[in-house]
Amino acid sequence: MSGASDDRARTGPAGPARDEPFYTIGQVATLLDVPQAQLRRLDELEVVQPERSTGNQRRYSQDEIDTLREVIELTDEGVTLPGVRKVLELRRRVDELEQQLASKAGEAGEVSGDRKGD
DNA sequence: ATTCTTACA
DNA sequence: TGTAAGAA
Repeated sequence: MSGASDDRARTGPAGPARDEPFYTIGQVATLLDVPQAQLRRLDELEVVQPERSTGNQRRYSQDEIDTLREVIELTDEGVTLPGVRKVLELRRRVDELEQQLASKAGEAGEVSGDRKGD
């Protein structure tokens, strides 16, 4: 029941460690050292779309910050936004396939009725 | 005060 | 890409 995910973003270092702390666009911009306009543009270009909350304000999760770092690095190296979009898409694809492989791995050799000492 | 959208240079 | 006006 502690749904503090739409009111305030984490402010200081001595804050309660929630599951997913959210940050305002200003904090992200300062943290990553990029203009807020660029973050808004990334949102418009479907590269990284943060959640919206009270007043239609963007709320970036730690996960988005992580993605943002990668995106900024790629764009900084000359990758176009559409290109970055593709990279992120592939990244998600890889993540999904890895999960599937993990499921299969756990499925093989570990049945409910583990009968090894037959 | 901070952020949001739209528009312009 | 960076900045401005006007609203929330």
